Amino acid sequence: MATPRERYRAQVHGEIKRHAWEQLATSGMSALSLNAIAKRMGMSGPALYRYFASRDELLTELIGDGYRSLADAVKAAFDAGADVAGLAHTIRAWALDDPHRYFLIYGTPVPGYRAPDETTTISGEIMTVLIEAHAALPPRRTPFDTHLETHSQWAGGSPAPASALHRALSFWTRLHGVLSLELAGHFAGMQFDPAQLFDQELDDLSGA
Amino acid sequence: MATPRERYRAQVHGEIKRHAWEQLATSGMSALSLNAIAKRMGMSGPALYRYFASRDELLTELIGDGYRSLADAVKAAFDAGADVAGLAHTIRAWALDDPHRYFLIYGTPVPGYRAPDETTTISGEIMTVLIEAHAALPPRRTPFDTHLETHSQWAGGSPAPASALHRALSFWTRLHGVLSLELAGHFAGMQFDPAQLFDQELDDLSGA
DNA sequence: TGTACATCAGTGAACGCGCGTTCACTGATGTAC
DNA sequence: TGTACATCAGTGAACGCGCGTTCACTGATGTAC
Repeated sequence: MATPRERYRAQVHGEIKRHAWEQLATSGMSALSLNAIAKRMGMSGPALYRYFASRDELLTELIGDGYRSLADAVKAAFDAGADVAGLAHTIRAWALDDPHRYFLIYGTPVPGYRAPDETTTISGEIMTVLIEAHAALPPRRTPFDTHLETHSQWAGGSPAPASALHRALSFWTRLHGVLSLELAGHFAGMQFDPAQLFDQELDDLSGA
Repeated sequence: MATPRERYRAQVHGEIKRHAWEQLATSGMSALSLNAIAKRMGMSGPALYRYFASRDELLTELIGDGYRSLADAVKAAFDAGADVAGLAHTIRAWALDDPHRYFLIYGTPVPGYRAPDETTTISGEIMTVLIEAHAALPPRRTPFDTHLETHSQWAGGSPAPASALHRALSFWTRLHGVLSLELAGHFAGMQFDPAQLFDQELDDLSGA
């Protein structure tokens, strides 16, 4: 199907991204530079413009890939029968596997950067799985459940009750609460094991 | 006490910082530039070196001020008799008041940037207040409580039981879970009120 | 009060740097007859 | 199979830019006698 030229293009395209991730990890998103990547690859700077129209296009693609990778991991785990705790551990493992990728998605927003629609879509896919995973749990009817009953159009008319949406949201926020502080190093100096706090937060979630 | 020259210095010093915060808000931390600040102030770039030895020193001072401001707000609320929910609302208000200041502290860590000891100290001050605020609550003895009993040297030999430490940590992480997602815009498109999710997370915390 | 001197805030020129991006080009690879 | 042509990946020079930072300086402010 693919001509040799197409295969070559795809390969270089991928190699540029691999170097981009590497640079992201060592210097952060704002230091992502086409020239620096080209130099590392032994190419001239302008050569990369055969593959990406601009620095921003590369960055957008990286963010998209990051999102895609998370959504795929979550879906795969769910399809393999993972329960809520299983999904949580999948997400935590995904984040620990490459903290910079995590921060690319959930870190400080870049001023002026506008996320393409694709990422919103993928974000929705993830949310859908989370809601499905929580749909089976018994309803609670907290004040927030009540609030959600009239503010859940975003769930795309999911048949899940408001309390499932609520649990999915809490799952999501608690997860990121521990993860973001952990990955940003705010537990440094404290001796406890973040994984145990993470698990405890999950337990509290199902128990409450 | 202060000579006119000292007063003048202090004033310009402050004005530089005010412009720095402004620039931080519009362009993000990585775009913080001494030259740009100088231009806005109608001064030449090198003039700022009379006030800050380097760009990094300015950034460090801004981060320190941010931390200090949060710690002061938390302490003031606690001293004024605020309970756990009161502290939470103080922190949320502080974050919403200036999201960039929030992200400067709790956002994506800058690769290569090493936080000065001062910030660790202030971070400890905040934690101490949180623990005190949770000390009165009844013990629970969850698995994580047990884990904390042998991993709580960081609490500085606080007389509070492990379950108080646990609650303080959960308080902290849940708070940031909602706040960071909210401020980064990840609730965009969802119709619910983040404040209500925030409050619900707090309620679950005391109830669990 | 006046004069001599010290302090020091701010200037302008200059340094080397790396960035994103454009452009006209070379030369290898692929295609059509 | 060989030749003519088209495609297109990559180069090197150049653009304008803004950055952090240094340096020797000017000129105003403050101090000591």
